[in-house]
Amino acid sequence: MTDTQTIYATFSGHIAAALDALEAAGTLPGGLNRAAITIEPPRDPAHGDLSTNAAMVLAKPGGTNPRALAEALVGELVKVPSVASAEIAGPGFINLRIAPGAWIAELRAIAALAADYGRSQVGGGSTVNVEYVSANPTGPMHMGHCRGAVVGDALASLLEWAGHKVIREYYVNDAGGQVDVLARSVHLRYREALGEAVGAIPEGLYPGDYLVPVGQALAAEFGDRYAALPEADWLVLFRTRAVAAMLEQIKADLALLGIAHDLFSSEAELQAAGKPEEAEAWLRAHDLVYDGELEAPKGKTLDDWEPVELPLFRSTRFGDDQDRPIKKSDGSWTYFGADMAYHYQKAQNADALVDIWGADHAGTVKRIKAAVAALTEGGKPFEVKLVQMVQLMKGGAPFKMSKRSGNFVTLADVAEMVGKDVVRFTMLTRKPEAQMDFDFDKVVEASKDNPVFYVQYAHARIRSTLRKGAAEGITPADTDLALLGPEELDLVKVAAQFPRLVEAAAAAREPHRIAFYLYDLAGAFHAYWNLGNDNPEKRFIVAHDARLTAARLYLATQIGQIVHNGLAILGVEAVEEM
RNA sequence: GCGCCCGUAGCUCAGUUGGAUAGAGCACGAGACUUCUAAUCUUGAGGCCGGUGGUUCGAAUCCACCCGGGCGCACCA
Repeated sequence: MTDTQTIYATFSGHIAAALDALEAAGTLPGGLNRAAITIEPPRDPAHGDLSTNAAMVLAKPGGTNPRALAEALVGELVKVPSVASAEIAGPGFINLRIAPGAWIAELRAIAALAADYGRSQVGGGSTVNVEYVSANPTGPMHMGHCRGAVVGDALASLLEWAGHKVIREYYVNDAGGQVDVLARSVHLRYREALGEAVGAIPEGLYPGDYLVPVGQALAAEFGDRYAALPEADWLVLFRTRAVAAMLEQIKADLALLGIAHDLFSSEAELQAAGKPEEAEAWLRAHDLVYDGELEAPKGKTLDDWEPVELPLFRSTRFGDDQDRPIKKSDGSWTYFGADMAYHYQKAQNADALVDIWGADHAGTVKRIKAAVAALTEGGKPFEVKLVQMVQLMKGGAPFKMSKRSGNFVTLADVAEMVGKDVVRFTMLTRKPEAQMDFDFDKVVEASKDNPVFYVQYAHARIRSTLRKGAAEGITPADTDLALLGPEELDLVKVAAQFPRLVEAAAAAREPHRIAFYLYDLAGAFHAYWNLGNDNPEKRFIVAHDARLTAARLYLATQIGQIVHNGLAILGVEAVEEM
């Protein structure tokens, strides 16, 4: 797509050229920092198509005043053929109006690039590892996992659109105490499957019914061989089988939302391969790990607190509140100790790392960022995006989820009840760092108020119109695009923002911007559509004018293409009819 | 006590990384369906952008301190 430049990129070039001309003429000193210059559509369309703050940004360092510089700049910009007018406004904004031909050209660019319109090269092909979900493999996915899963998946797609290679990774915590609990829980279900009356599930074990089939499968495979043996004889086997079964379940759950990871990394394998030891050795050699005493936890009183000497990582050197243990007193790795090595491993296979975490892990962000900074010697960009909690509501009252009780709302239930597209879009029409309520009854009952239908409806209307046009023998054509008027070009102007929006959203790692943009685009489309309700001459299909109809259908095709592309980033289906 | 996130219309939320007169949806008022799909559109009303100072041409946005809500503060995961 090298020769098909979007209109914003083109004009950014025009302004740079105009500034170069002023420097050459001596109006402006050379070498000024142009990084703060923006070129964007003004909020108020009455101000024109494009607006730049160049004069205001450069006036002070250039030793002049904004108005004077703006006038000089305007003198250069009016020389550009596609500039219809250039005006100075307010404190020194330059507002540009773009000739219709340039917008028509943009419309053709959409058609030419089609499903690739909006893709960008800003990522430069660099590899970004996005780690998301990473829920403990001890049960099915529940609603608490949903938001991070959707946001991570959409972010991964967005980064691909922005020109990155993306690794979608899931970290499997199959090495801690919780998977031993899982193994014991499954052993109980195994004995149950063999006919033993196990009664109520004891406190401290996972009570969920989802473990029943796992126990049954083990009973079918091994008979009563492990029923009466001590734990040491079956723990590893049962743990392995149980984790594998849970992972299978998790993958199936995620598939319901259209989510598939490229890579599942096992914590147990990482430890078996000695990766934490390697990291520790390197850190000790650099005086970043030492043996010391952990401070007592603050803000709560622990009766059984006893200071012990542990290997500590110097995270305080990187802004953390205290140094963090990488091993427990029994010699095994802490979660952090293994996680550190895991991130180091990821950093070796990617140019940048992004983790999507639930907000309940916010307290550990500093230490892991510190560890990555230390182990990569600051060489790898690494950010942790925190996704705030979803308060699940039912009939206006909070609905508590607890994995231990087994009484939780599963992701599969929700996906089945409200549908993948609604779940995904709903999770993405909110910035992730804000808390959100997900009211079951509301989303199910009032689903037609959901923005996702509004956007999908726009696409369905377009497809329907194209079908009707085809039935009447008229297909979209670009032969008479000059027939498109101001209202049609307004639609193109909204559509033309898509590429810069993809770049901005990717740079900010904020896929929700795409969702809000699509809502705006759909709104502009629906508004245009309704012109045709009042005036048949404004419809896409105008019975007596085949040339105009062909041009408008061409426009409709491209608008539909962008809705399709945007929804593709979000993993939501662009439906043909509703 | 400390750390992180949030606070914008009655409600749910955007706000293009510091731009011009702060925007949508829902709800409320008034209108448009023998339709290219009304799951839509047009229009009215609704604001101390939590508060106070600061930074500058310019602040909802950045900084400091308060107020309020959420999450977290174990060798857990």
